[in-house]
Amino acid sequence: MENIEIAKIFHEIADLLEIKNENPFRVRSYRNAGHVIAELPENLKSIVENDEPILDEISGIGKSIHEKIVEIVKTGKCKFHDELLKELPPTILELLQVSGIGPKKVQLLYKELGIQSVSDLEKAAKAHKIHTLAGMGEKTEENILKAIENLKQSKGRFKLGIAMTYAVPLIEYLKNIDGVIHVSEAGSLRRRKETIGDIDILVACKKGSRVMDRFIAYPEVREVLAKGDTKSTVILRCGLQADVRVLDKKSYGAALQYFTGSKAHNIAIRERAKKMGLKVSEYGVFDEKTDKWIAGETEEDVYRAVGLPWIPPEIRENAGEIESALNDKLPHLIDVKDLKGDLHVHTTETDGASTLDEMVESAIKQGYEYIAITDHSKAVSIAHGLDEKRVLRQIEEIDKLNKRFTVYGSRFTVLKGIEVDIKADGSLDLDKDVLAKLDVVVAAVHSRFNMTEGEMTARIVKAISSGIVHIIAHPTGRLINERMPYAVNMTEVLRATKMHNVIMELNSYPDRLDLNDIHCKLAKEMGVMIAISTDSHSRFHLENIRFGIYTARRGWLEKKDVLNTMPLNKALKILKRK
DNA sequence: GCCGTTTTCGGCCCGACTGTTTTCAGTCG
Repeated sequence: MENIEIAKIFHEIADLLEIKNENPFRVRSYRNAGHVIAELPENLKSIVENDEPILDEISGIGKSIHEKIVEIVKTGKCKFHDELLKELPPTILELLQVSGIGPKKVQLLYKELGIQSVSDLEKAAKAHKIHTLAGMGEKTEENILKAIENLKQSKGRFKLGIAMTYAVPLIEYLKNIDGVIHVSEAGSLRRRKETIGDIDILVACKKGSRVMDRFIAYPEVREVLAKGDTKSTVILRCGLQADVRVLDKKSYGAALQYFTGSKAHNIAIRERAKKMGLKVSEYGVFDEKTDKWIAGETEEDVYRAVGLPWIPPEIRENAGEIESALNDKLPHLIDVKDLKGDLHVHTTETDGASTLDEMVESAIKQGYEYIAITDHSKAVSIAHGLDEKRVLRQIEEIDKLNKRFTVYGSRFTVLKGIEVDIKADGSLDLDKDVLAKLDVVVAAVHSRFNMTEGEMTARIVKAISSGIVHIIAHPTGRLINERMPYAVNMTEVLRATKMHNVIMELNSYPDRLDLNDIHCKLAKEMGVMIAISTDSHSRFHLENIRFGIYTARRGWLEKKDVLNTMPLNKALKILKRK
């Protein structure tokens, strides 16, 4: 049972209670608990099983929810949740995903028309049964059908990498409109979450600028959902929704703070402001009594007004950042400029699309001091993985290449490496004698993903304790929106890496981002070092490093937590500590 | 249901927009 599954139960309880028209603050408590649990770096199952006292210290988890967490961990179920589901069919929750439908309408639709699912709703709307209900009209019916259509097409959230390829040119387009002063992304895009629901963009402009007219005329716009003076919403051809808000220069910072979120972070900020006799909205910080405007032009001003330093967007999740800010303990988050090399790339020798020379050339262009060539081992036959003989040949080739660099006085170094397979029994796919000749041994699971948690954990821990592995690559094997992570006890794996001085990879490939942000935070807390690598299969993939950096920042990582921020000598020293 | 530098009881974040309405509930971010 992972935290995310426990969180889901509390979110469902919140939704169900809301549909039942329960006390909204009770609803909020469950929703908040779900959020807190999803953001928690420590594994709840381990906490409960080891009877650790952490649970009592977490804000937002009181007696009742504490008991339910214990119940869920011990029995896999929650009685209260089950009872709610007896009263309301489970499919009813999917109705909330239809834009414009909230708990009140779900309740009405269920009670009056017996609607239990999105397909029920679609049928009823097409049969014109909806507008007969109180508070619903023709327009509502139309909008429901439109919203269902959009829901079908967007199929949930977009990966950050994809969202960015659409957002960046749109932002550029907006910047070039007459009268525009500032343009910035906001929302989860600015917080660099691994998936994005929609693109939020803020614009500050001079009076009379025709930003909105130009926005909806953007060639990629498929449909205009709403157009006003301050807020417009469109659907792009790729299916992504984009919102643009236009603001005064004076409230730009407040709006940026507000629309960047997260919601939980903003609530915490506003609660804090309230205690100080202030009110925070997207228009600024105000004195609650006199309504006098105090700040809002920049984000720094807003945070300063509530007695805080500026907090980087990536960690605005109400997961301890406000407390850290208050104690002057905000992390100095890692930056892409801090990196000195890449420790996981492939070449045409296995399944890469670029040659060794091309990879090296691109790494030099990227400003790196070193790169580790880590092709697959023979078990990955589909990638034409290397056997011992071919590894030895590649070592020779790299030695020659490095000599050439020395001759030309370059300080660049190519490290000899491998991405060796961790076989089902936890043994490694190549002879130890050969592996010992390499600078960097990266180990990874590429097969038998369906093992039990116990088996998979033992498999990876065995590789960690082999004494020859430096880095564990993409430690959970997940592909965002495509493949769930395999079952593995991350706390136990991290404990083993700490004990054996093994490094965990943060794989920057935008489909992977593995470790994820929360695991990065846990690794940091446990004192485990991270390597941020691209797993490049082409020279163009080296640029993906920025996605790794985004995730690292979301995981509170600093320069000192990351192996490949170190100059070669220091990095090698750490690798040789084995 | 949670929480406490006013409080262990009585609060709990803020504003815009939409569609339905004659003053507002519901939804959204």
